[in-house]
Amino acid sequence: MSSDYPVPDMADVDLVELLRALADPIRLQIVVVLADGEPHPKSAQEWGFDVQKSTMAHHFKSLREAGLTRTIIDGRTHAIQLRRSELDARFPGLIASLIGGAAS
Amino acid sequence: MSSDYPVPDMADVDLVELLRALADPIRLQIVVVLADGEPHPKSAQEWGFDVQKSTMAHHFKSLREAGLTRTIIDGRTHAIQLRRSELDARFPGLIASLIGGAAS
DNA sequence: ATCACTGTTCGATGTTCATCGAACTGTTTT
DNA sequence: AAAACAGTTCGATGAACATCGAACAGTGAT
Repeated sequence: MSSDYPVPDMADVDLVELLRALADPIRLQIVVVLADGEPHPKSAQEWGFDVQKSTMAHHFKSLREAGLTRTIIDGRTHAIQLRRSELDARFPGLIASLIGGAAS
Repeated sequence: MSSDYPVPDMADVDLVELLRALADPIRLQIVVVLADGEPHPKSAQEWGFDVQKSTMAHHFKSLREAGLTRTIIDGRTHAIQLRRSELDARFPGLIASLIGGAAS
């Protein structure tokens, strides 16, 4: 039984807090990768950022608490997934504009 | 002679820094008001935020340095304008998504 | 049971930042 | 020239935050 980590209701998500979560190079890159809507493993080394795993855990928590992601627990591994459809309904076009803008 | 305040080239604007500038309640509200593309006076009291004018000057500077706005100096009054067309070309859909999302 | 593995939590540290008040710059008015 | 006006800049202060290492918790393997 995997009682997942709590996420805020999308209706309660504040745009300022969401932008705050996105305004970090590591977190923005995570969101860009997650934009495909699929779950991605949290495996710290897979992401290739030059920070400790505790720092990655902090960023994952920030994203989840801001309402951007959800965590899927499976045994001793965790996956992270963007709440894409909910986000698109609440903030139309926002995620899409990030994907394009982060390219350059 | 009004040599306006310097703005970064839009090509040099970093999405993370731009999001950082937007991730503040006062600055986001300013951008939403400025989204019509027209110049708006900086007159501190016109904006109705409960902060001192030096704080407003700080926010105006943050927006300009992030690449979001330009300042138009006219005598002893200043106006601020969103670089709407440049932003839309560089980050398509971003500003539009903020206007919608800030409503709720 | 013990060990290895994955990820979180906690406390500490240094940095960044929002805010304020005071001083300053440039402009218009008297 | 002097005073009033619109904004900026500066230094200080307190809060928020990114990062780290160590300790912890839960799960799977031996």
